[in-house]
Amino acid sequence: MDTSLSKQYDPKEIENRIYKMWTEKRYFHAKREEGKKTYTIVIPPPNITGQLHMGHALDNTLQDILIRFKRMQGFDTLWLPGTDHASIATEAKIVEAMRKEGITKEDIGREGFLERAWEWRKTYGGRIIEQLKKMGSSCDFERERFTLDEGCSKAVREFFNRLYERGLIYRGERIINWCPHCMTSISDAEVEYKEQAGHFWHVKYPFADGSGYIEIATTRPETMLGDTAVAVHPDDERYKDKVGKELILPILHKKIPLIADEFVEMDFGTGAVKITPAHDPNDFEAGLRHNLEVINVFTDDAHIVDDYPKYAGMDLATARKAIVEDLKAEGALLSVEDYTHNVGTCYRCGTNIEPKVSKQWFVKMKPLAVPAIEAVKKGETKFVPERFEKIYFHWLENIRDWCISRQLWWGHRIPAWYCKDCGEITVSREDATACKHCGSKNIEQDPDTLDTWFSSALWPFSTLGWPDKTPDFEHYYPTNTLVTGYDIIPFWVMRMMFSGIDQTGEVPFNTVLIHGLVRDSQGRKMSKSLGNGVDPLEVIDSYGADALRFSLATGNSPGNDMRYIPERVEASRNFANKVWNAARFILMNLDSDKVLPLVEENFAIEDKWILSKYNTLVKEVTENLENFELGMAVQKLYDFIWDVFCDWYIEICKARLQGEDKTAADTARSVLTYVFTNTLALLHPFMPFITEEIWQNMPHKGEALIVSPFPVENDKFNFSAEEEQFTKIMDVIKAIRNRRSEMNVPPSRKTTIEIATEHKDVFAAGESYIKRLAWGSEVIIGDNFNTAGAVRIVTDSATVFMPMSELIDVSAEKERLNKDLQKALEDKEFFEKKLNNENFVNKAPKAVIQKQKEGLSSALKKIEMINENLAELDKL
RNA sequence: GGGAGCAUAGCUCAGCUGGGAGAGCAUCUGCCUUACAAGCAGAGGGUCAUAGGUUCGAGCCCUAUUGUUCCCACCA
Repeated sequence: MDTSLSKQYDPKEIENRIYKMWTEKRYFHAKREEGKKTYTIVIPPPNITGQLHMGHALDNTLQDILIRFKRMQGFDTLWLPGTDHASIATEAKIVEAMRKEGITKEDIGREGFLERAWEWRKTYGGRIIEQLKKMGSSCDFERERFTLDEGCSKAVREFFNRLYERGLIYRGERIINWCPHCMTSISDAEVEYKEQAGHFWHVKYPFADGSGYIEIATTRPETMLGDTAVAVHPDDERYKDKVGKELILPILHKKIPLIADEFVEMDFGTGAVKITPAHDPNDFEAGLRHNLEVINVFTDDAHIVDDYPKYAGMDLATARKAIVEDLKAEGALLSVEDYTHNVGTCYRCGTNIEPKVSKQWFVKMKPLAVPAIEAVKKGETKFVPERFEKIYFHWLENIRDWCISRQLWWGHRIPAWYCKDCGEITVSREDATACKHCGSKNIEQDPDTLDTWFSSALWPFSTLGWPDKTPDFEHYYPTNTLVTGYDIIPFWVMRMMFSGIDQTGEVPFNTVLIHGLVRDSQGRKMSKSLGNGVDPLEVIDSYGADALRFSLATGNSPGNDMRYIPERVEASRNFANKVWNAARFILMNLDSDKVLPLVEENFAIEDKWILSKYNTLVKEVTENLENFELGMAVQKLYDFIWDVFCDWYIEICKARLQGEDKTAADTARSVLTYVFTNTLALLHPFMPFITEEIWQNMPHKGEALIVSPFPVENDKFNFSAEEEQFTKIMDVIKAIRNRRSEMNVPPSRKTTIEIATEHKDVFAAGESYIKRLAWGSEVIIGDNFNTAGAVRIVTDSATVFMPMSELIDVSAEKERLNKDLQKALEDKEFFEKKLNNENFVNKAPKAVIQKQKEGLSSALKKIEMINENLAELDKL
């Protein structure tokens, strides 16, 4: 056999070669096989703003595990990859890059800017795809998509037009969130509220008739230029008789009314609030209710407008200072207190958001939200873990209309044309050449683009060819599992749900698998500003993609954040090496590359034991994977391969492999190979590279592991009796090792092992490896041993004597045995207490009772045997 | 103000429907036993945050408390 595998696993060359092989054989390609069940995942398209980070690595590892599992199970699998144009984020990056060159957007114009943007997309989009490949992702790259490509653009236009035709998209003047830095509107979901230290300015608003004043408190004195009223609660006794009177707005000295509105909190501040409809969402609503004038005070880049010559052109901070000074001078400022409050900031650039009244496009959300809520309530789409449904419901139940227009260039341009003659709007699927209403050719397209999430919302079906009824769409839609982080449920998951249900009549996916954030080793969010980000490619470079994937899948449960700990990747790398060396061992003991048949009548007890253990593993790993318990599956694989297969089974097989008996050696070879190659198959979704490489070197049937069947449970391997018997042998070996270690006997010092037992057949079967694993010079099974000067070890099934007269100390032996006796007596008491409890015996399940009974009889047996031995020692 | 998560070994975390508490790393003791020192064999280390409750039985279920993290919200 080829035993040329190197002593240590070296991922680099192997990963490249294996990935190339998979690609060339087109194993990732979804072939639309009729009659097969489909399993589809669409990738959450990474933004083309930069490169993949650890969060992407986790996201994609989970998806690849699922897709490989299903592919091996025989599903017609499609994992559709792609990238997102990320309009606002990408545009900001490009603008920033241009700023360094001393160029502005306006310098090069829309066309020139878009050229640059497409250039950017080519570079970074391509880089992301390369990174996905390095991770081992088995995406169907022949179906790669981009949110701004032709097909997605067509879908966007269709969606826009359909909603517009139904009156669900409208253009209107409303209060929106404005980012003065990005110079665009953003949606409610894109506002991040952050605590900021500020002040509360208490200001005097005198009544016009000279009858005193009302004290109001504000955190934003600069907005008072746009005040058009002061409001109090209608039930507020303090102001009841004053409502309707006029007040003098300080500084501007104009008259504004005192109105009553229920939104005012009586208990907060002075119970009176100034109303600035143009710059506060509440005030805007109140303004609508009371027919108040909307007075805009700020420019788009957050400076005071020219209408107020004294402050015109000032930025808001400067204006605030100036106005506070003027209030002071006027005697209108009553007091100032420190105040910490929540301020909305832009989720992209962190700039404070200015609520602003502006003409924008909106999606009417209520009619779309209702069916999306229903679908999850009915269980058509399930969240894993379930608790994230609450976030989903919360957003949809409290949703407001979605502002979808952005004052940006990079994105889907709004398919609306304004007629300069009749003033009407033409919305169209094709580029309009004439006004639909008057036929005039004097039309102009809306300069704005759509929210980037407007196209992401269609991703699960636009990528499959929708709105056309393409074969892919018919075949692979609806998709099965969406894997994503909890942070984008409101941005994305929710929007895919309502648009999918509305447009296709079906939920876009059945399961949403939610994972958490990958944090740094101290639990902090990885971020550029902290410089604590870890580059997945660097990790792959030093430890291998399998090690990274394994680490990300281990000890991670759905929905919970995890920390990136370098030592854990190292442990995973060590595990990969362990697997590698197990393979080397097996290969160097094979004498042919043919797959050896399993011959049951030749099985030794240890073969039945390992097959039985393996069979349980298959069952549990499969169940775990099906329930999205990937962390548990991976833990079981680790334990089985390392502790069960390598530390026990391989060691045990050595005797047979090196022995004279050809049949016994071949049986060992056949079982070693069978269990190992099938375990590789179980491990493959998690560690695809190393498992494929080893599998190719092992005797195998089929082309490649990636397309081999996932192992299934086999009833023939249920050897529970042998499992139990073998445990007796293991117990004896462990007990001997333990005792030798306690007495500091080095492995080089071998002793005779004499085993007195009722289970002579069982121990006789294990003679050869008991000798090997417990450092024996010979193993004798019998009844009558010369026990003088022997170390005694008692298990529940045997007493072991090891003649070591020079080491023996009768009183020390007694002490040890007494310690064991003590423990056994405690056990006995523990089990007896339970079994004597009538309630327990009546109410506990039979299996549990049985377990206690077995425990008790084992303890009793041990006590009996220890007592015998103590009695003998007394005779000496 | 509303909601959610977390609190388990020195550290980082598992623990799936309640049945004698686990892993990795770290620590200690022996070992180069020809697959692997990225290894082997052993050992120590936990009032499962606190207080009640339900149950024959609670790390797990219920209630309250403390600490911590996050999400949401129009108290200006």
